[in-house]
Amino acid sequence: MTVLEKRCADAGLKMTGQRKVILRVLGEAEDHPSVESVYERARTFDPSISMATVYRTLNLLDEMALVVRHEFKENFSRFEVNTDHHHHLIDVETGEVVEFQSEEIEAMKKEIAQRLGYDLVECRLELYGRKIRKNA
Amino acid sequence: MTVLEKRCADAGLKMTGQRKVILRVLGEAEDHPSVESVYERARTFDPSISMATVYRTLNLLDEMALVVRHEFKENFSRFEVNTDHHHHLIDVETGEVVEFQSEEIEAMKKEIAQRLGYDLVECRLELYGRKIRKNA
DNA sequence: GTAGCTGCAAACTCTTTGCAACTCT
DNA sequence: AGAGTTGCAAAGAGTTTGCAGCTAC
Repeated sequence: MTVLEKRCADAGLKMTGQRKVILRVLGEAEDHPSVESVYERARTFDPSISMATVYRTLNLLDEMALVVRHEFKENFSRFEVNTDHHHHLIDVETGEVVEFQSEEIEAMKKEIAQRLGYDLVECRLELYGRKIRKNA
Repeated sequence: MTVLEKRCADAGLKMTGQRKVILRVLGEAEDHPSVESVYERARTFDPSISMATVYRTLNLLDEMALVVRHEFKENFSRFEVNTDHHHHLIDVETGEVVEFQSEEIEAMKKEIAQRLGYDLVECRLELYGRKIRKNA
């Protein structure tokens, strides 16, 4: 039983074949797959799995905070396993996603919220950039 | 002719009655109206205006960068006239939107993109918070 | 006069959901 | 056994678009 499976079992979820497959896909993903991508990858393990199940499962995992949902400037969601807190830089040309962290920004976010009279609950920070090419 | 109307005319857009109304609604808005809100407000000036026109116009203005489109954690877009660059804090309880600016964050954004090998093209920074209530 | 704009309704995309059958525990 | 889960197909929400008629320039 994988770590993700254990966390689901502990939460009282039934460990069906479909869920195992979806968890495996998420665990193995090195990118930030869309629902469509999770669906396609899951189908290579179990071709009978349905889109509805993928949606339902991802929503469940999102509510459990086992997974993080991203809605970049695209008209669909992407997901990744919830590990360390980080932000994303999206390559506007290729769609490639780079992760980064910054203690300074974390501190600044909290401070700004506080200054405005709010407790920071969550946040979204996305940079959109174009790769710098060095001319030799 | 208002400033917004002039900018549209300069861009070669025909200044139709519908566009005047929509520009007026946007210019007078003190919030970040959704398409639905723009539509409703526009209808108080011209009840014959259609949703399709509101969508088409907002998309046009967005492309012209006369307006800024926001997609907060909601399943629809909000718009505001493009003036000074700023970010938003959204009250998770009321949906109220507070604007803020931070030179430090601007600098940090650019620096982070640069460090990752990218030129910063655009960015999204949204804080989601809960209002702090002081106990007397 | 005509390129561009409009309203209408239909189409589209992503996502959710009702239902009957099935399956973990 | 029974609650939870699934696949299917239909429905939903927000947004876009084809088309015929209209209008600013």
